Amino acid sequence: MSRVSPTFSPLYRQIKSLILQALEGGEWRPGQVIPSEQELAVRFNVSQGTVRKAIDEMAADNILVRKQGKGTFVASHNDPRQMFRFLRLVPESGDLTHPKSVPIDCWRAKAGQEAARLLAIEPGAPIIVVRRVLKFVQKPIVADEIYLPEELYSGLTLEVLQSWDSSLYSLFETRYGLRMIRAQERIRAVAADRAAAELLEVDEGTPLLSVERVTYTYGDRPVEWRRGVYSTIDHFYLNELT
Amino acid sequence: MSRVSPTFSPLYRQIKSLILQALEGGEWRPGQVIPSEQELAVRFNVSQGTVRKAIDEMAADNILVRKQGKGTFVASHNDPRQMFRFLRLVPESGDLTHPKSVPIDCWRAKAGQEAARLLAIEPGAPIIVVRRVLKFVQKPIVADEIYLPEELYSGLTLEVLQSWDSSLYSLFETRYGLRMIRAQERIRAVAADRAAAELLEVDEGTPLLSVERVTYTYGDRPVEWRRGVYSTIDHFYLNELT
DNA sequence: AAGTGGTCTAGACCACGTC
DNA sequence: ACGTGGTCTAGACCACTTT
Repeated sequence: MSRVSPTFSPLYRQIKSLILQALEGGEWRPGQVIPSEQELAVRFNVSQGTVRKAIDEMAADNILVRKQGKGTFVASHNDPRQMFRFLRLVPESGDLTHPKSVPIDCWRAKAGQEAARLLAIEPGAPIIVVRRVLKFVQKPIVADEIYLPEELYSGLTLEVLQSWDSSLYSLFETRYGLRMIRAQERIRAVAADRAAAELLEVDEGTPLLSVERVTYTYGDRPVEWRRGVYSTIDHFYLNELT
Repeated sequence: MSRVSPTFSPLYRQIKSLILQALEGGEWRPGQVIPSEQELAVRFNVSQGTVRKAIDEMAADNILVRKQGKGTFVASHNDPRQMFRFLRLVPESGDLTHPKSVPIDCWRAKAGQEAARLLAIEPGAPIIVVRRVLKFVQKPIVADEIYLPEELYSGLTLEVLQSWDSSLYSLFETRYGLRMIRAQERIRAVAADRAAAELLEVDEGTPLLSVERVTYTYGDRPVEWRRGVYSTIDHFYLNELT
């Protein structure tokens, strides 16, 4: 009879939105504790169980991290466990050494059609392009180009990149306050062209994985596009299907 | 002082195990409703909220599917939404037509070292090998070989495969009662050999995705190993990183 | 001992689907 | 009208960490 709620949204989702807003507004920074469930319940005037359910979802989204006895923390790419969350490449040998990002070049450009579409900016808008190589135990395994909206990364230079000794996302988070929440990859097989072959030290024509990634921050806003090639001679791309 | 529980397991997980046992025992079959939360609460002598939490996890694991107002159902590969849950290949054109599995051959063999290791059976144990092609709109895009422990799939023949007009997992579920819960894929780039080139109608040497998959049922028991090559000329492998 | 998240309960009420 | 899952509350107690 009376259609009460064509757009019904449960309380805990509204609380989730409020917490998300506070995060976007920088009220609590990555790595820090947020207030206890009880405090948030008082603040938002709901029961502790409702806050709990909101936080449950955000923990499932990898936005928050619960630690029993200590509190709930804002997820950070500086955390070793989160650091290579988006890298699915695994050595055949199974050794778990962290890869090292080696920046090669960094320049300003204008967004082309594809970059504009994927980054949801205007064609011709200023972007920053980074070219780099990822090395596992000295060996170059990945060669990418990374496209960033200049507006969000102003001041990023090759020097900045070279002076940073950890993952790129940890740099982006620390210096630009950007939190990467999720990403989408499109994978194809391609033959190494001359440039890729040189960078990865393989023969021209070697089959490589072509990986395109768009990375999103809060509210599904795209903030990074990268495309690269992966050498799968000594490594493979591992994917869990659930 | 008194270390009460070095292996503490909350009640709802114990309930989860009990429900899992009932599923493995075939008490409720894929596609069917299971008893209501209230009934299960009475049966296991816990509160409805505790059953709820157990079912929450199993729904997150894609083992059960909740339907508000109707009940909770055992997930089934006959369900159109689950049917191609493990297939990540998407046409560039974006059209969503279902692929068609075309079996080519099916024979008995003995497990080699690799098959035995991945399927957790004895080397030399009887297995069934299926060779098939996946077609999208008539075009062959995937060529696979599928390795199955004979014990679990006895009676599987080419005729059976050919007379089945849906996904393989839906056949395996319907005919052998096997429920695929999760899978793990290892992806590499390779050059098409003669056989692959013929099956996929591409030139020899064309870069292809090599995809190896091990699929697990309840209790992380491996029940299928497949390896195949994907043509990524008109399609790509889509992966969500979360 | 005090504070945090984690579990468990019981009861009320809402939204959805079926009869 | 009834039964199902979905939400929300309030309170008790457990497990883990810090003081």
